[in-house]
Formats: sequence, C-alpha cells, structure tokens
Amino acid sequence: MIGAASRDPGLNTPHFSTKQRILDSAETLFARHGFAGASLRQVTASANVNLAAVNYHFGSKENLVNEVFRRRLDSLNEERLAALATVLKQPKFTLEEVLGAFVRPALALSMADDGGAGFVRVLARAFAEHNERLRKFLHDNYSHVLKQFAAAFGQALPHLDKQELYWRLDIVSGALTYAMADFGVIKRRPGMSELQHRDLAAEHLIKFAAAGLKAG
Amino acid sequence: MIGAASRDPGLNTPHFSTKQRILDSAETLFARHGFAGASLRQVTASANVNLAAVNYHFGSKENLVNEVFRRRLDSLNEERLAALATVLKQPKFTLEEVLGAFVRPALALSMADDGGAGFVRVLARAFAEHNERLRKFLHDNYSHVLKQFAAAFGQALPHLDKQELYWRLDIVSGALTYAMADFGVIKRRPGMSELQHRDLAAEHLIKFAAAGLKAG
DNA sequence: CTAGAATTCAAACGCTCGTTCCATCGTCAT
DNA sequence: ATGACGATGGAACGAGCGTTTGAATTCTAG
Repeated sequence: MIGAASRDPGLNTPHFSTKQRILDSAETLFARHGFAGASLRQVTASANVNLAAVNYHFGSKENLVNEVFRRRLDSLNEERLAALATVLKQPKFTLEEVLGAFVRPALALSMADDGGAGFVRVLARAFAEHNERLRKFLHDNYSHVLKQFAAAFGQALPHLDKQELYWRLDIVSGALTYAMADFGVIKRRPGMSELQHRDLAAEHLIKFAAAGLKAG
Repeated sequence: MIGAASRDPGLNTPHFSTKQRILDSAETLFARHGFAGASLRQVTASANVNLAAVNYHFGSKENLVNEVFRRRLDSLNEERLAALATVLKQPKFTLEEVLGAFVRPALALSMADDGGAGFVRVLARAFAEHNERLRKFLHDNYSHVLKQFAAAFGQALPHLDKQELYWRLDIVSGALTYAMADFGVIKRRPGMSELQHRDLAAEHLIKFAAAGLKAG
C-alpha cells in the first residue's frame, strides 16, 4: 500500500485521510447502488482502505450513512439559511427569492466537481426510501431548516391555508430533489459556461416551482 | 423445470395462486424496503409460501422484480394510452387534458384498495434507483407509451424546443411520481369522499405540472 | 530513543443472502 | 390403480454480508 499522503509538517492540515476517502467512496457507491445495495467491502476496496477501517472510524455502517449526510448537509443548510436570512432582511420579499435561497445552494452542490453531484443523488434516494432511522437522523439534525423555510413560504403565500401549503411543499421538494439529482446527466448547451448553465437551470427550477405553488 | 409456461388455470381457480401471493407480498415489501433490502425469505414468509417457490415460478429474484412491474404497468399504460387517444381525437386539445391522461390512471392506482398504492411507491423507488437492468426492462417494454405522450406534449407546447421539452418533462414526471407515491400518506379533508379527494388531487397535480411546463 | 497511543492489517466470526437439489404431494389421462 | 407431471416442501450449497478480534505497524509525545 502506497502512502499517497505523507504527513504534513507543522499544522495538521487535512490531507486525504482514511476517513475522508471512505466518505467519498461511500457517497459515490450509495448514490449508485443504494444504502443496502452498496457493501462495506465495495466501499473499502474503492477507497483503498482496509475493511475494518469503517467500523474503526465510524462504528457501524448505519453511522457511516449518517456521516455521509452530515458532511454535506451541514454546509448546505448553512448556505441555505444564510441565503434565506438575506431574503428575509428585505421589508418585502417574493416567493421566487425564497425558492432561490432553497434551490441555488443545492444546485451549486449538484454541479460541484468534488463529488457533490453524487451526494444530491444520495439525497434523492433518501427521499424515495422511507428508512425510519435515517429519517429520524435527518429530522433530529435539520428539521429547523425546513421549519424556517416553511414559515417563509407561508409568508410569501398568505392565501394558502396551512394544509394546502404543506401538501404543495411536499410536491415541490420532491420535484426539486429529483430534478437536481438528474442534473449531472443533463448536458448543457454548447457555448454556455457552467455558471451560465447553472443560473439558467436555477431560473427554470424556481419558475417551475413558483408556478406550481401559486397555481389555483 | 421452469414454470413460466405452465397451464394457465385463470378461468377455474377462484383462490389466489402461489404466484399472485408472491407478487402481492413482493410488491409490498419492495415498496417498504427496496429491491435489495427485501429478501426472498421475507417475501415468501409474508406470502405463506415455500422459499423455493420464487425460483420455481419466476426463475430468479430479478425476474420477480420485473414481473411485479409488468403486472401493474401493462394495465396502467393501457389506461393511459386509451385516455390519451380520447384526448387526441379532439380537433384541439389542451396541455391539461394530456396531463390528465397521464396522471389520472396512476392516481386511481395509487388509491386503489388492492395494493396499487404500494406499487406506486415501488415505481418511485425505481425512479430513484438507477438500476441498469431494471431500466432496460422498462424501456424495452414501455418506451412507446412515453414516446406518444412526449409527442402529445410537444403538440400542446409548440413554443418549446425539443431539448427544453424533454428537460421539463423529466422534472414533471419525477415530481408527479413522488407526489403520487406519497398520496397514501396524505389525509383527505373530513367530509370528502375518496373520489372527490382523488379528483381534487388530480386537479392540483395537473395545474401544478401545467404551470411548470408552460412557465418561462 | 522510547513508551504508549492511534491506526492499519489479515483473518475469522456468525449470519443471511439467492439459489439449487431432490424427495414428496396432488391431480390428471390412461 | 398407475404413471406422468406440475407444484410444493425441507434442507443444504457457496457466496457475501456487517462486525469483531488481536497482532503488526505507524504516529506522537516525553
């Protein structure tokens, strides 16, 4: 085994540690084969790491799944809340702005070159699977984000009663997650920069979702 | 050996055959735990059937998965195409009518009391999973349905170029699948019949999707 | 340099998986 | 009744699973 990462002198600068390599491989393989479908042997082989390293560093496979989520969701939700706070600072704000605060950070992640695209697929899988313990983990750690967005959506859509709002937000979040998960597949028009493509996609998604939320 | 072409009792067997019991249990368990997550031992135990019956009647687990889809999709797509044909008979037809032909049969299935609700969840899972062989099976058997709908959508949305149309249809089909998969969970308002609830839901979904498709 | 902690390693654990084998049962036509 | 055959039953196969172990190795602090 080749120690690709020799020790960093001075500061403990984060080189590519065993933990990170495991997380990267797990993310990719969970996106491709699902949580039950990807085995720890596949993960550790792909990460060039000993099988036992998973249980040493993460304790269990379920915990590894949780950490795959935590690594990305912590920063993603930070960005979402920061964007939402900026929107809410204005005396008046539009539905499209709230949607933008929700969509743009995730879209940026789905087009990142560091494997974030894979993670958005993992997220879509988590939506489809109704894994109880995973849902509990997500609720325990990130429900406050959804609550804040739901409140903002409620302000932007005062004519909808609460039940109708939740019902529509459910469709929208599912649609957005699915759309963003497939973003890696969608090819951008030639002669368009990645940033342009992303902004155009965000614009479409926001218009799409806004139209659905306002309809009726 | 292989029981694929066994005599079809069909007419004279009023009780539920082993094959059907396996399909029912598999559908429920695949919806709940995924294709990799649900084992044949769980399936056969739930169906009160010997473990070996799956491989006797279906050949393999993968084939069982395919047959779970075929059983529902054959009739679902028939209904969709029939509804679409009715819409296309008119000299002029609206986007909402085409969407209705796509949504209403699936919605009826998702609210059927014979386990169809479970199947719609299986469908949503198949969307999220990118299983190659399953996708090939679905494409081989049902791509003509999607083609006909895509053509109808193209006629109803002449201002969209082909690429833009496909891109939006992708979001819409994902959104609709997710929404319908969660229909079992959504509780209807008190004092509303199931039929009313379904029609209202269809109306919402169609408006939602139409608004998104037309936006921009 | 050295002791001790942290990490990696090969090997094995018990278990469940999909699949297969073969004996047995039930139901027909002969 | 008998033989043939589809269907079912119980038991086992090898493979792969997540997890654990204990020794070997690497890192780090004194």
